[in-house]
Amino acid sequence: MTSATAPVPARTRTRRSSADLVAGLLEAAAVEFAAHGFTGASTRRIAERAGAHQPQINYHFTSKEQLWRATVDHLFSLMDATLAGFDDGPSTGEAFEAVLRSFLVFSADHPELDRIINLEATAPSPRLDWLVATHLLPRYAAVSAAWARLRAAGLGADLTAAEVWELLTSFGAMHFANAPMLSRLGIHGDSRSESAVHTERMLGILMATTPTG
Amino acid sequence: MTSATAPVPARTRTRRSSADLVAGLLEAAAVEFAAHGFTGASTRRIAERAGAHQPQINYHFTSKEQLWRATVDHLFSLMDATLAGFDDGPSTGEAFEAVLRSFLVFSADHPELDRIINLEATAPSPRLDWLVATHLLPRYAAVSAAWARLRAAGLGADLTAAEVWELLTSFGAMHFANAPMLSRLGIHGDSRSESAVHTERMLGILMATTPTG
DNA sequence: GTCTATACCGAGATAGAC
DNA sequence: GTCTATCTCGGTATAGAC
Repeated sequence: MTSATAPVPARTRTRRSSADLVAGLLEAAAVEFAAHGFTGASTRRIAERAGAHQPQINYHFTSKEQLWRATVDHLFSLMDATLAGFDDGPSTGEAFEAVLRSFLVFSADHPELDRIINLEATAPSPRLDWLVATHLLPRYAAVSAAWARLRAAGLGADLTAAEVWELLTSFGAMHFANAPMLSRLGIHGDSRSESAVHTERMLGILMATTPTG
Repeated sequence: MTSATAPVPARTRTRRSSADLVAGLLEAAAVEFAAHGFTGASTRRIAERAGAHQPQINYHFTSKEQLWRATVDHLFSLMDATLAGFDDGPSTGEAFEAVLRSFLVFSADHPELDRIINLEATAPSPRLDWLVATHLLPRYAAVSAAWARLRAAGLGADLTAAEVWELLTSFGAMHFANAPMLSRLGIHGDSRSESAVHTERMLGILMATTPTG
């Protein structure tokens, strides 16, 4: 038997720099929040996934809610890095298509962001208010403006900006976000070529070019 | 005065028949599960919304998981009542369109079902396995068969059955399921005419008829 | 057969050791 | 400044009264 004092705490965790720990927690939080939603996810599991103890989350992020916001901010900044140049406003059809492709590639590589957004989308909450005001409205405005320019140039399908936005976020991105369900339906199997087919189909609908495939 | 034995429990609840109570619990559960997901919803809140006490749920449904399944079964049976005749397999374009319209009207009237499905769609779980096997796969098979007949008759857009399914459930139904988010984006305001516009746009994409609007 | 009182567990947050 | 030990609360499930 070991000493009678206490059950040895499972503390094999190596001491890391604060920045590394925070990065690890953000990554773990993205996975857990995307899988179970804000209320469904537990900070204990997030900490465990990151190889940390639960109270370290409260120390580094103050509260579960702040951790959630930091996670969303982080994922959006990753997306912005991928979509660099979009704010300039692509006015040619090809430039617009290139941005859409980048968005869908990002959604395929990081399905967590769309999952987190969709999990919050069904019910009013302070988080939804913050998400819309901070991240979604500015981006929706940018898409609307770009779409208006494109249409003015005689390009794109006969759809409103709202319809384009909904098609992109629901049909476009959900294909990746809902992969667990779709794969059980036999609809897709994560292959890279399958993603490309889906992306081109999405572009076909938006740009009203009939795909040859 | 009642007896002096105990602090009177807040038991203003009128005694109801078992069937009424079960129906009330199912309705309350649909709202709560749709808003917060399985883990996020609490049986306390569900019971409270139905004017019952929490342990009554365990009595009538055994467990939270069983309550969830009963709720999904109930919503699907409501949908089947609306879509009566679909299994017969509509082969004409007009019959197919009529079924699609019914589906979208149901989704607008009962957004809870699509919300519950989407909240489960992002992560593997016993519930997702059950949902797909019990409810989604048979319906997907029916849609696939109907779509194949339609395409064989030279009707419908150049889309696979999987794409039709995804368009219907994501773009089509999500418009209603994600109303809290969309309304904050200024995209829609629940009006009946707005729903009709969305429905016709969905049909336009699927049936490749260019809407005049 | 049905409901109330309550047990028990896991959640997030804090206090205080280091 | 950072982490561990611990508190409190709200979660679901059960035991036993009616």
